[in-house]
Order: sequence, then structure tokens, then C-alpha cells
Amino acid sequence: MNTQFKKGVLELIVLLAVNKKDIYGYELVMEVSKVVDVNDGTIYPLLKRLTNERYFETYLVDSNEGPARKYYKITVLGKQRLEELKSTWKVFANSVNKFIKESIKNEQK
Amino acid sequence: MNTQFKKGVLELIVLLAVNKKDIYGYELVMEVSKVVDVNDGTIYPLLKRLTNERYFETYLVDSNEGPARKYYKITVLGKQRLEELKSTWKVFANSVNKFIKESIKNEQK
DNA sequence: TATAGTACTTGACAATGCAAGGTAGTTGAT
DNA sequence: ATCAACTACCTTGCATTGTCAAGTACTATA
Repeated sequence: MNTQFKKGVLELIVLLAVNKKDIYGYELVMEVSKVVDVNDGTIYPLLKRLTNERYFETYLVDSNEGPARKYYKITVLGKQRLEELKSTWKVFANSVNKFIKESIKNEQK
Repeated sequence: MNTQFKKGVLELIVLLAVNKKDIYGYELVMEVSKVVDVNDGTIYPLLKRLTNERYFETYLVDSNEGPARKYYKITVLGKQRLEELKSTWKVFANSVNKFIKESIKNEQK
């Protein structure tokens, strides 16, 4: 997996996952790993940043399988940010795909 | 336009453009700008890097509208790199799009 | 010769992901 | 009781890549 492609898109993926349901960091790492290879050392700082930016709120829930879990819940601001990022992604991905198609069409022999 | 989305994808776009036809830096900046907002100070260092990595070869052509133009030509290695990046991009973009669709389907009310 | 446009380079900077490491709670086998 | 294994969370330093500002230099033309 290309590291560079992930830049910025991870934020979108994390917002999508937390929007779907309240989730704790460790579970989120598992969830996101299904989509793209990702390190937990990448996710935790990202969650912190998004929480600082008021896109998430957190609460602790005791667990009987280890330390307490910190759950993340999306805010109204977070939902706005999600819509924004989603539409930016679509525009971006479409124009890249369009450029790929055009380039193939006009390829040098 | 989200800066982060560009990371890595610019390399793909530049490879595609040079694969299409031999092209000089300034013209390339114009071409790439059609797809994503981009600064000439971003493109020139990228061209240099890709040339150092043997994906491009260069030659000079005199111009009567300013200084000589440095044309970039894709190498066999460059074509390989392009195919690799193109397929990685497709896999990546597809899994992101899939995740978006799934997230919408299961969204919280 | 002054200006505008073309062509490219450089260096300081910012954002993000990764690897590696650390802390700490719970369970179950020895 | 102790230790390994698993769960859960967090931090630090590094590498990569794109941005921006500034500067060099060449040519045509007014």
C-alpha cells in the first residue's frame, strides 16, 4: 500500500467510522485496517487532533478485558467536516480517474 | 482543494502526463493544473526527483519565447512505475469509495 | 533599456504517517 | 503467586512530500 495516497484520506475514513457508531480507539484501528493498512501510532494522534478540533467528543467506559475504553462520538461540527471532506474526495478522485482515462486514450505508441 | 489528498497522487499525474507525450516543465504545470491546483514550485522538484530515480530522461530544446526548454521523456522504468502506481491508485480509491458507501448505508439516525 | 512572459532553482517550512517504544489492566496457565 | 498473552492507550523522533517565497536568467517587443 502506498503511504502517500493515505495522506488526508485517513481523516475521512476515521470520520466515516466514528459517524457510523461510537467507537473506541483500539476497535477503530481494527476497523480502519480493513480498508487501508494502518498503524495504531497513526490513529491515536489523529483521534487526538480531531478531538481538539471539536469533531469528536469522548467518554470512558470500563472494560473487563483490559483498561477502560475511550469512546469517540462525532459532533455536529464533525458531521459538517465529514460532508465537506467526502465531497472534496469525490471531486478529487473523479478528476484523477478522468485524467487516467484520457491519458490512456492518447498514449504514445 | 485538500493539500493532503495530493500527496503521492501528483507523482501519478505527472507520470501520466509525461507518458502521453514529451513535455517541458512549464507546459506540464499548465497541464497538471487542469486536474489539481498546483504550484510550479511543487512540480519542478518533483520532476527532478523522478529524473533522479530514472523514470525520466531530459533533453533541451531552444525556444524563441524565452530560455531553452527542458523536455522530459518517460523511460521503460518510468512506464513500469506508472503501471504500478496506477493499479495501486485504483485499488486504493475503490476501497475508500466502498467504505464511504457502506458508511452511508449504516449511518446512525 | 525597460517590461512582460517563459523557464527553472533553491531553501525554509508544515502536515502527516510510521516505527518503535512505553504504560497499564485482565485473564488464564503453570 | 507469577508470568505470558492479550487488550487498550499513548508518545517520540523520523522520513516523505507538498507549499511558499524568493531569486536567477533568458527572449521578445515596445
